[in-house]
Amino acid sequence: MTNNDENQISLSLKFQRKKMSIELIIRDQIVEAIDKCYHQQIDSTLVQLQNTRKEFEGDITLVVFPFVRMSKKSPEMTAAEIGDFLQQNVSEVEKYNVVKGFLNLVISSDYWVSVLNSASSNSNYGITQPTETSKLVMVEYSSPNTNKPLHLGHIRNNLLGFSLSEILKANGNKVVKTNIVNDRGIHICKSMYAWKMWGNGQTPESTGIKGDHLVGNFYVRFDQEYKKEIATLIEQGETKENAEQNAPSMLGAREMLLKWEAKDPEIIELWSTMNGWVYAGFDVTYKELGVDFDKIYYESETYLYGKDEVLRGLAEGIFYQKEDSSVWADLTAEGLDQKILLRSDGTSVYMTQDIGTARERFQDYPINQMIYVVGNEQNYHFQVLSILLDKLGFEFGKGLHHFSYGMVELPQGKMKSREGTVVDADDLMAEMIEVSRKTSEELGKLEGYSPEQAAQTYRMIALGALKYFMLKVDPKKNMLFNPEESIDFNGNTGPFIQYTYARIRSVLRKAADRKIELNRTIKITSEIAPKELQLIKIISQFPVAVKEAGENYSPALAANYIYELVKEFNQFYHEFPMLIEENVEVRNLRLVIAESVGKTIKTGMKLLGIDVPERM
RNA sequence: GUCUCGGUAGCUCAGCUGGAUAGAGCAACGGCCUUCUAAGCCGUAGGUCCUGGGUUCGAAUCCCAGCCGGGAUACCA
Repeated sequence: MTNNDENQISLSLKFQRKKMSIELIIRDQIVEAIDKCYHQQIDSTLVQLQNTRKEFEGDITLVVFPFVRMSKKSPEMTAAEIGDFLQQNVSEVEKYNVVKGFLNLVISSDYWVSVLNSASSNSNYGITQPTETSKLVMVEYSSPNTNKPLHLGHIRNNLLGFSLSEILKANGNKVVKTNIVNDRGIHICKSMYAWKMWGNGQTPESTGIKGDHLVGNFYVRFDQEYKKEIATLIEQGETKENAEQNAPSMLGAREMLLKWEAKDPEIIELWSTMNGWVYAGFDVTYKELGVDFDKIYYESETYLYGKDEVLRGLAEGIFYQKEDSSVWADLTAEGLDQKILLRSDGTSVYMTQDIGTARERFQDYPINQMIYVVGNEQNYHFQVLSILLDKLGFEFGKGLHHFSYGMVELPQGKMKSREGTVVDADDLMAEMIEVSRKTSEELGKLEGYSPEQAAQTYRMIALGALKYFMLKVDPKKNMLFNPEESIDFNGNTGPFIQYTYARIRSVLRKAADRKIELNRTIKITSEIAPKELQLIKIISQFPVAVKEAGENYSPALAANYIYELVKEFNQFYHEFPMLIEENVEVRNLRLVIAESVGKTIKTGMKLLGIDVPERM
């Protein structure tokens, strides 16, 4: 090794140390300290660091109880010894104090100022850009049926899928957002049948009804007529089961499905017409929600590939056939049951389609990871899918991830499209925009805005409220939506965060008006207030928050972080004047903090798919 | 029946890879707009962290059992 090489290495080590967060440095040094003081080699996972609680002095706290065994001294003594070591060996550690078994470390202001400087000068603070060699992640979300409009449950799905994609991108992944449209099957034929029987040739144009809603109306109509027919048949002495199987509308829908599979021109024509109406409707809803896709798959195309794969599996002895010629997978070895893959009449089931879609996707893209954003009612389905793909020899089978999220429930229970007990996506968004508009007009803060600008702001706030409401709760938990109590615009809400952003922008505009130039390479000579330090600390944790949101697939973690930051800023805003502050150095510090908070809010909210307004 | 997820303030939720006195918002009550946006800030009140055991110096957090609720469970998607 040449001298030059050694220099290179030590340079890069130095650079790394500088870039390392203070927690990592301290963690390393604690391992050193244990070695030096107590001659024990410990794993760094034993080092429990946490943020110092507000009521104590300090920034970072070490829990020393795990080391008492090694030191054979009291917790207080042990803490003091480690504290001494850190103070001597880590320049950022200014002083320390010990409370019972807790070692509170005070980090120097210089360190926090350097953090602020790097955050404020970095235009992509907290974000890791993908590179050529980054992992390619495909995220499937939305996945609607084309027989009814989107409802609140779909909204949760879409927002989670979109936000998850943004979070993965921010963690340096390449992301392909995809949608599998469930555009075929008996449920689609039900609305087609109802339209043909009772539609009188209605179209979205003739009725003025949005296409997906029009088709959805016929899906509901089908169910109503079907139930009437069953009742009549039972009155005539049929058994319930027979009645359900032989009701005229069910027979009609089944016949349509058979004709569809046989590519009957008239049925195909009706199918594509009605699906066209639905797609036009979905496009409007997606656009309003602000979600999009890079690639759309259609079940009507992929289910045949799935069938091929199942038949191949049968030929290769992976699956087996019963006497009625239905095809099955035996998963008892995996602790599961038998699973049907092709019905006795040879038609395919839900699972078949997902096998075909998976194959297509991995042929189309060099996917490193596949994530399915689908409700937790399908946990079993994805467990099975993973095993089946693996059995079929697709090495990606084992690695697929089911992003399983909870249901949105109403006070009276689960939403059911057929029974009309749903909160419609379009209606809900429209209502919220209306609330937003009224509030905004009452407050009169958008004077001087053109009607278009104002309308855009109402939308931004309404969608901010809706999205934040859905995303702030842990994805895997069921959540309750009470239509009686409309979604809040005060407190821990999207508008509260947006408002804080608008406040910051307003201050910065006024600073610019007053010809105040921001100096983003701060050098501090006087003392920094605890509140100011606290804000810098929270800003410094943004990259960690982004990382954790990515690792845990949790938009909620991002939302919680932003809320914490914003709450802290509003307290600061209330107590600390910025523009009026006479000390130029202090004024500059505060303005740079405000600007960095604003930037962090904007970046953070973007991870949730939420825009922030300049004024509100 | 089996598997699985959940149960924290009146309501909606954080906290859960064990750590200091369990936190927010809403609702209730009381303050703060002549000063950078009151969609804000400050305060009061509100708790059997479902129950019972166990592990531990330490349990809302981990383990076991039970109770309650959601979901899945061989030809709906």
